[in-house]
Amino acid sequence: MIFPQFREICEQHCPNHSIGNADTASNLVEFPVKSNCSHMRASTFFLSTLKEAPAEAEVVSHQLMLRAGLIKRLAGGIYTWMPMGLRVVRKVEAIVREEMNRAGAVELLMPSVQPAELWQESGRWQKYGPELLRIKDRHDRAFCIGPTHEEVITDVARRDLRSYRQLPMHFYQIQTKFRDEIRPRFGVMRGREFVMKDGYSFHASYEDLQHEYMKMHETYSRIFTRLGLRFRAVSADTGSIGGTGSHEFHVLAESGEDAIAYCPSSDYAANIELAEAIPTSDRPGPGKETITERATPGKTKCQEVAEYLGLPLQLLVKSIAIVRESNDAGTSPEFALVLLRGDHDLNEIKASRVMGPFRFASDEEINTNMSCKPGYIGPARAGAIPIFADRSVMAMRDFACGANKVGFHFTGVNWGTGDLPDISADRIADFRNVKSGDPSPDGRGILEIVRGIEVGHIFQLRTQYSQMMKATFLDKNGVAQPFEMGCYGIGITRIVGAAIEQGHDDRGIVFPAAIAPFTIALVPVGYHKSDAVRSAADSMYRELEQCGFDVILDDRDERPGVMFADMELLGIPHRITIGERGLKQQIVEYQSRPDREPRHLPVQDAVGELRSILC
RNA sequence: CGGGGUGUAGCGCAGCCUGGUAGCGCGCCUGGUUUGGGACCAGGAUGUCGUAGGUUCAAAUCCUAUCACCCCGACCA
Repeated sequence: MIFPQFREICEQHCPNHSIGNADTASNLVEFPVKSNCSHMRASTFFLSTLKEAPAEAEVVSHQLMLRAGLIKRLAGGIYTWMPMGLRVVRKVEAIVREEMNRAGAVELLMPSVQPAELWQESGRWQKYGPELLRIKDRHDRAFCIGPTHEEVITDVARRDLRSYRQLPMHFYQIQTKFRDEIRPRFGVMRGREFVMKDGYSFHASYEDLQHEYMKMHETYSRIFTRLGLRFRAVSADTGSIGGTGSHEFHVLAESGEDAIAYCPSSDYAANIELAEAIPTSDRPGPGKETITERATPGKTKCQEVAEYLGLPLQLLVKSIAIVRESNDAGTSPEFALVLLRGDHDLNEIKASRVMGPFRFASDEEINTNMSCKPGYIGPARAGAIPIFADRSVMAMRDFACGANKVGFHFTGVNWGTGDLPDISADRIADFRNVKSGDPSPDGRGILEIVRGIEVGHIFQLRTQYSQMMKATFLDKNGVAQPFEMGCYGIGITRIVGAAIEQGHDDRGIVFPAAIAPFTIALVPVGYHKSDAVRSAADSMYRELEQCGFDVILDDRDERPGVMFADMELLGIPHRITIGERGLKQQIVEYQSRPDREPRHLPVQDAVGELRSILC
C-alpha cells in the first residue's frame, strides 16, 4: 500500500527526488520521505540562532556556538549537540575514523559504565580522585562512568589476545566520556561529558610499540592537517617513562589553556610544564653590598617592590610559602619556602617532583611559622625554615627579598653569609616555568611561548596496565609476557571548540571547509516571490548536490540580511546568492566566508566554477 | 574546598537600596506594508520573580536556609 501523502510531502520538500521508484508498494522502504533525503533546505532543517550570546559564555568559541545554535547547555559542562552542531562533530569523527582505519587500527565500542572491580585491579579506584564519577546500581554494586578505557581494553586484550601471532593489535573507539571536572568551563572545550576517540595498541615488544607510536604521530599530524587546523605536536615527556614517551597535539590559539614552549630555529617544542629552564650563569662572586632593611609600606608584589625600590625585577627574590604534605613514609607536614627570581613563575609539576606533594601555605600558617604576613616574607634571617631555591636564584647577588617584617624588605642580600647561609644541593633545582627568551633545552636557539588547546595526546603506556591486570600473551617460546601498550586520544568535541577559537571574525564562525556543517550556502533573494529566482535556485541546488557538495538551500521566507547573517554566523565557507537583479544579467554572486567582496559568476558556469574553486 | 557575584518571559537586561502584586529590547503569534545586509506599522501571547521557610495588612523587593550557574585562588597577570 502506498501512502500518497508521503509523495506529496516529499515533492514539497525535495525538489530533486525522483518519484518514479516509489510507484510500487515494495519500494516503500526506500520511499524518499523527508528523513531519507540527504539534501537540506533551511525551512525544514533546524536553525536556532541568537543575536545576543547567553551570559554564561566566557570565551568566543563558546559564545559563538551558543549563538549559532550548535549546542545547548543542559547542566554544568554538559551539552546537547543540536542538529547543526552534530553535523560538525560527525565530520570531525569521519576524518578521524578514516585516518585511524587507514593506519590499521580497528574500531570497537566499549561501555561507558564500568564495574569498580576493574578499576580496583589497576589500582585507579583509589588513585583517581573525585573526577571519577562513581555510581551504584540497585544491587549496591559499584560502577563508574568511564573517563577513559585502559582497564576495559586491557580486559578485552587479556581475554582475546593470547598469542604473539595476534600482535600487534590496535583497537580504538569514538565514545562519550565523563570526567567530573572541578570547574567545567569554556563550553565544549572543558566540559564534563565529551566525545573522545581513544585507541589502545598491544605489542609483543617495546620496539614494535615504538613503531606504532611513530605511526600514530604521523597519523595525528595527517588528521589535524586534514581538519584544517594550525597545530603543533609538542613533547610532553613525563621523564618517568623516558625516550619518546608522550606527545601532545595542540591547536594554536590565544585563549588556549596550555602554554607551549618552542624553538623557532629547531624542532624543539614542549609543554611549558615540562620544558627545562637552562641555568644561564654559575654561582656569582661575593656580593658588593651589605644587607639593608628598607621600608616598603604596602608593597607586597614583586613588581611593586621593584618599582618602589628602583630595582630591576630580576634583582628580587620571591618567596612562596608551601607546606609539604605528609607521605606514606609517615613524615609530618613541613612548612618551607620556595625561592624564585622576581620575574619567574613557579612550576608546580617540577616542584612536586623535587619535594613531593605540597600545597600553598595559608596566611595563618605563614604567621605561625614566620610571624609575618605574605608579601614580606623572605629567606634571609628566616631562622630554621627549610628553603628550596630555583637554580637562577643561586646565581643572584646583592638581591632584594622580604625582611620577615610587615612593611619591610631587605636589599643587598647575598648567599653564603650569616644572614643567608648556603643551602644543600638537593634543595636547588629547576622550579620555574621557562619564559620567552630563555635558551632552548636542545641548545639550538631561543624559546618562544605560544598558547594552545590540547586536542590530542599519544602515550607509551608500556606494561603498566598489563602487569597490574595480568594481561599476557604467549611469546615464541611459549612464555607468558605482559603486553607492551600504547594509548592515543583525540578530543573530538573539543576540536569543534578549538577550531572556532582559531577561526572566527566579527560576523561569527569561520569553519575550516573540512568540518563546516555545510560547504555551500545557497541564498536566494526573493525565493517566495520570484519564479525565476526559485527555479534558478532549485536547479542549482540540484546540480550542486549531484556534484556531491554539502549544500544548504536557505528557502526561508526571510529578508536577505537575516539569511546572510545566519549563514555567516554558522561559518559556512561558500555562499551563492541568487537574485532577480543578477538573473536578468545571467549572473549569480559567489562569496567565500572570510571575504567581504562578492564575485560575479555567469549562471550557466556557476556550478563548474564552484567545482574548480572547491575541488 | 575557600572567597566573590548572579538567579525576574526563549535570549539580553531594568525594577530590589526606599515593600503596595512586574517592565524594556530582541525573539515569538496575527494582520498589513515591505523585500540585496539582522525592516516598519498596528494588535497579541508568554513569568508560580531559582526553591523553601520567615517578617508584614502586603514581599521580586527585607530576613534565614537551600539549590543552580558564573568568576577568582601563589610576592601569577
